Amino acid sequence: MDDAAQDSVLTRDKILEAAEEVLRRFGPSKATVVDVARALGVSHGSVYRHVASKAALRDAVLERWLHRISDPLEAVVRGREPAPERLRKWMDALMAAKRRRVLKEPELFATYGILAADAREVVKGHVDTLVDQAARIIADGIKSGAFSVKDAGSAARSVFDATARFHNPRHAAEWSDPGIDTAFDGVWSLLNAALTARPAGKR
Amino acid sequence: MDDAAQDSVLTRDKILEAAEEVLRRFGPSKATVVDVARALGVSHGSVYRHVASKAALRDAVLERWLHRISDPLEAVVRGREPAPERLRKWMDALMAAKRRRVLKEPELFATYGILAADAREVVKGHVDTLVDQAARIIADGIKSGAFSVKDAGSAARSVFDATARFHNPRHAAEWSDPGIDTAFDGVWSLLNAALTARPAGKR
DNA sequence: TGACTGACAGATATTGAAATCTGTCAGTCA
DNA sequence: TGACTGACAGATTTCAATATCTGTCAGTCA
Repeated sequence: MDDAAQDSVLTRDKILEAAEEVLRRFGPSKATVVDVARALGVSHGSVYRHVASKAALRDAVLERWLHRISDPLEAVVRGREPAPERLRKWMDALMAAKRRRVLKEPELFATYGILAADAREVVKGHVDTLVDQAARIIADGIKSGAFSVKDAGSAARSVFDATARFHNPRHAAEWSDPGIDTAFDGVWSLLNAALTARPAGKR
Repeated sequence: MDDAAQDSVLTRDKILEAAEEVLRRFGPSKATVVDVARALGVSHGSVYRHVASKAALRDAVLERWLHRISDPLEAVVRGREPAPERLRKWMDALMAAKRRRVLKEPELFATYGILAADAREVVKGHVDTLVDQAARIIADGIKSGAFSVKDAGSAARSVFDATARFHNPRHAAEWSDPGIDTAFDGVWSLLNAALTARPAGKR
C-alpha cells in the first residue's frame, strides 16, 4: 500500500549489504547463506528468492567492491591536465586505492582476493573497465600529440600489463617493500618514454 | 678406506636428490623428513646430521630447481647477437623455461610455488641472478650504442618488473590465455622503444 | 671415533562420526 | 496471490581422539 519506509521488504540490495557484512566478519570460508539470512532476520530460503546461488551472491558482492575502486578513477580520467600527467595521476590513484585497502583491512582484502579467484568473469570485467579508462586518457594524448603510439586500446592494455606488479592483488605482499615506489618510478619512466617517443629515424 | 663407489655413505647431495623425488611424488603438504629418510634407507635422525631443519632442506631443493632455470640462460647472455635481439631472446628463453615447467608438470610447478612462498631469501637470490643477467645484456647495448638508458642495472630491474606477468609464477594461470603472446609483444614493444629511444629533443 | 639409530616431548596432521550447509519445494499466511 | 517459511536430501565442514611428524640426544656399533 504505502511505499515508503517499508523496512520489512527484502530486497536484493539489502541482501548484498548483509552479505558484505557477514563476509567482513566471518571471512570467506566461514560466511554462509544461513548467516546472511540470520543477519536479515529471514529464513535462508527467502534469500534464494533473490539470488540464484551462493556463488552468484559472492560475485555480486565482489562486483560492488570492485566498482568502489574503479568508479572514483573516472574523475581522474575526465581531468583537465595533459594526458601524460593525467595517466600518471590515474596510475597513482589506482595504486593508492589498492594499497589503502590492503593496509587498512588486510583480512578483508584477502577475503575479496579469495572471492576473485572464483569469479574470473567479474574480474575480467573490472580489468576491462580499468583498461578502458587508461585507453581514454591515452587517446586524448594521441589527439593532442603528446603520445605517439598508434592504438590507444592496445597501448593501454600493455601499460596495464606492464604495471601489474604494482596493482595486481597477487603482488599485494610486495607493496610494503621499501623499494616499491622506486621500482614503479623505474617502470613508469620506461613506459612514459615509450609512449612519448617520437617515431624516430629507424633503429 | 677406498674412496670410490661408496654408495653407502650418506651425503647432502643424496639427501637433496631424495627430497626432490619425495616432493615430486607426495607434494609439499605430504612430504616428510621421515619419507626422505625412508627413501634413503636410513633413520630420519641421520638426515638431520646433514641438514639443519626441514625448512633448510626445502630451501636447498628449491635453490637447485631455480638454478636449473637460470643456468641455461647464461648461454643466451653470452651470445653474440646485438643486445636488443639478445635481450628479447633472453626474455623468450626465460618465459619458455617457466611455461615448459607448468605445462609439463603442473603439480610439480605448484609444489615449487609453495616452497617459494616460504623461502623469500632464496627467491630473492634467484631474481637477483636473473636481473643481473638482463643487466649484462643491457650494459652491452649501452656500450654499443643500441640502448640509450643511463643505468643498466636499474633498467634491467624495470624490464624485469614490467614483464612480471609473463614470468612470475603468481601469474602462471594466465600463461595459457590465448592472448598472452600478443600481450607480451605489446609490452615488449613499449619496453624496446623506451630502451632504444634517442634521448630526444625535450618533450 | 664418529656415522648412525631409535626413543622421546611437543607440535602438527589425519580421520570419521556428528553437525551444519546448500539449494529445493510444498505449504503457510497476510 | 505471492512473499516467505521450514523440513529435507545430499554435500561439505567441524571437532576431538588418534596417529604421525619434527628435532634432539644418549647410546650403539663398525
